[in-house]
Amino acid sequence: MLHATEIKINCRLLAPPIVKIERTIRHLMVNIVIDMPFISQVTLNGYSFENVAFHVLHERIPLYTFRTLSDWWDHRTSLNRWRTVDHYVRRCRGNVRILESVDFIGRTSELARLFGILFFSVICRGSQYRVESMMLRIAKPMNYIAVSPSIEQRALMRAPETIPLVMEPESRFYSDPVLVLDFQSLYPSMIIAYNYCFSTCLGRVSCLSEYGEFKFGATSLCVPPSLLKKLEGDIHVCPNGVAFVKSNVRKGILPSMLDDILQTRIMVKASMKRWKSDKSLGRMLDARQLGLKLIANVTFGYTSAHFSGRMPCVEIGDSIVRKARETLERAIDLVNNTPRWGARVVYGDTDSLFVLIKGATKEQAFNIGKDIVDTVTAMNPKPVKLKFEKVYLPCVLQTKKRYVGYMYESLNQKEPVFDAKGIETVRRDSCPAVAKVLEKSLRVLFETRDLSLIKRFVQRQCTKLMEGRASLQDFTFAKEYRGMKNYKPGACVPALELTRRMLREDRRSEPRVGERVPYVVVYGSPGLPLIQLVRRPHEVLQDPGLRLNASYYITKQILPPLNRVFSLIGLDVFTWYAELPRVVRVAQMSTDPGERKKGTISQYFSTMTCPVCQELTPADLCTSCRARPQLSTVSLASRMRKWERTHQHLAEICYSCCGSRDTRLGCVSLDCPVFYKLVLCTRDLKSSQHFRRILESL
DNA sequence: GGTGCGACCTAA
DNA sequence: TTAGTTAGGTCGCACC
Repeated sequence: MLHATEIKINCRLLAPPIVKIERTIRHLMVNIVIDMPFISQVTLNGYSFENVAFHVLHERIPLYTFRTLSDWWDHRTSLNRWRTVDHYVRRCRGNVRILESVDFIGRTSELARLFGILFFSVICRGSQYRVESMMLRIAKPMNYIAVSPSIEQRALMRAPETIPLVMEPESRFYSDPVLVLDFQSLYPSMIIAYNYCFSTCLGRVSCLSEYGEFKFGATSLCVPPSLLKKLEGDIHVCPNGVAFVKSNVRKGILPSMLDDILQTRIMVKASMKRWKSDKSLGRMLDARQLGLKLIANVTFGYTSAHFSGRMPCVEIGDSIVRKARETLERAIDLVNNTPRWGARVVYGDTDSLFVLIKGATKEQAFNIGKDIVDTVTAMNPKPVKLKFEKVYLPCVLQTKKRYVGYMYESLNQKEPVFDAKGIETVRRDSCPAVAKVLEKSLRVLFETRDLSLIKRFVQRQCTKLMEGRASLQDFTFAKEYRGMKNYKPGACVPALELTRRMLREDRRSEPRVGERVPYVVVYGSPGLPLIQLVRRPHEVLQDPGLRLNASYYITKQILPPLNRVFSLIGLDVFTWYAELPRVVRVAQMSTDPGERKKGTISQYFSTMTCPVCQELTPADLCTSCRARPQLSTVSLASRMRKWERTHQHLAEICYSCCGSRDTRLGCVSLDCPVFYKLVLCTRDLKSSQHFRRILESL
């Protein structure tokens, strides 16, 4: 008997979500949790093995319940034992293939080499460790000693004063081109250009006397005025009043490190071009340049990590932000005040500018953009560079950090690309249906400007949902579970509530911290708080009495994000919903299991609607349809045939994936759309029996 | 019905 | 026995 082993690897780069790599063979429980930054480049809605396998390997892998696996294993004949083994072997292989396909080993080794740290440290330690490794390598030969501030010194540190500039956008629909320009690695550029470093910081200038002499206020960093006098002319004072010596006096550690990093990155990118025929070398070089970019960007974070940091320095962090802010503001002023461009900055965030060029064509916009970029780059010290990012035509600026548009990256690009930031199409706290409806509506808006088309589309989707024809998968939320202890006492959130419920059934079923817990919202007695209406997807699939809460999804999920866009062009999408005829709720029941009669499918049909014409009727068939037996027979029979065909088709798909035609002991992967369709179709097939009885009675 | 707070996720 | 940062929007709930 083998002992249970647990290998837990937790590698965090930019706080990416967790990829859960599932359990392997029964007795040998190998449990690996890896945050893979290479996978999370694509943020997924869930990180189950099946979902990751689908997105990385582009193939569906079935999931069986432990019940099913045990039944196969323990079966007296042991005829199906191979299935259990096969299932686990497939998963083990899948895990390895996922690691291979994202080149996990190769990339991690490359990062290890680059930062000069151990392979395992790349995975299990954070970015501070990397910055330190690189920084100390440069500092050591120069005879520097790094001293982490004491607790007392930390307490004395003031909070940062400057915040990055985030302009309030002019929220509206823009049919003229909007340029998006941004400063390339702005914070690292600031460090290099102005020589910001621990080793060059002199301290804070409390005031500048009228004789042009610097006076220093009380600060942890301070130099005697006599020395300052000597250095006059060799000092740079950041607008926040912190002084640094210029690089001709002493070049800082951080600036030389970042300078090296950025230069090396340019070289690596150049050799990538040269060696693009060699694929494995290309992958290595790509990993290398990404690593360089990564380390450049977290260096700023290192200086201003005053909660968890080992060597924070507010003076440096604050100066970087302040100078960056000034740089951006200067660029904004220049753009607004240069008449030949006819341009206006309508939004900006930290290092980016959104420039409206009224009445310009796409070509003109590109040309003006190039001109702006060159001018701004020229007026700043090296290596500050404003880069032409893209042109939006058209676009919508909703609020700070939320916008969408059709994007052109180059002049010869014919087809625009849908590009959204911050809105629900890219957020994982709403369900896929919301994202889909919003994206489609925006696309129609951008392509046709025909509002009636959008209205019709939205209404159709609402109707579909109200009639219960929508796919459950599209209405599934998935939120991160943070662990029992990590919620505040009064917290009442779906992920926590569901976990509590699951734990009542099975004490071992607590999700892993960081795992995404899926749920849907169902109908219930009016007045119940939302949390009472939350169900796990498979509960809804198993219990025909539970129905998706169409009015919740429409009025609280789908319409508000749409309205935030369309109210900007003077539309009220809520009226679109109000105009719709209310669909009669066929099987609306209480959510309290005690109160609810277990309704069968046949009851559902016989008491509510005529299966042929959908009219309300107390009988099997309404009187008019009973009066036309041939028509009714054709209608019912053709529907039964359709269900059977669909079922067969779906079963065939499952067979190709699971290797078994028995859909009863089948896969239960909530990440597979075929599974949902199959459940619905099986339900339809059950009502076939009822149809048959009707047919016999005709 | 406004307001404050916690949870969650994203932009940069 | 280790941890990059802040700004910002939205939702649901409790409270007044």
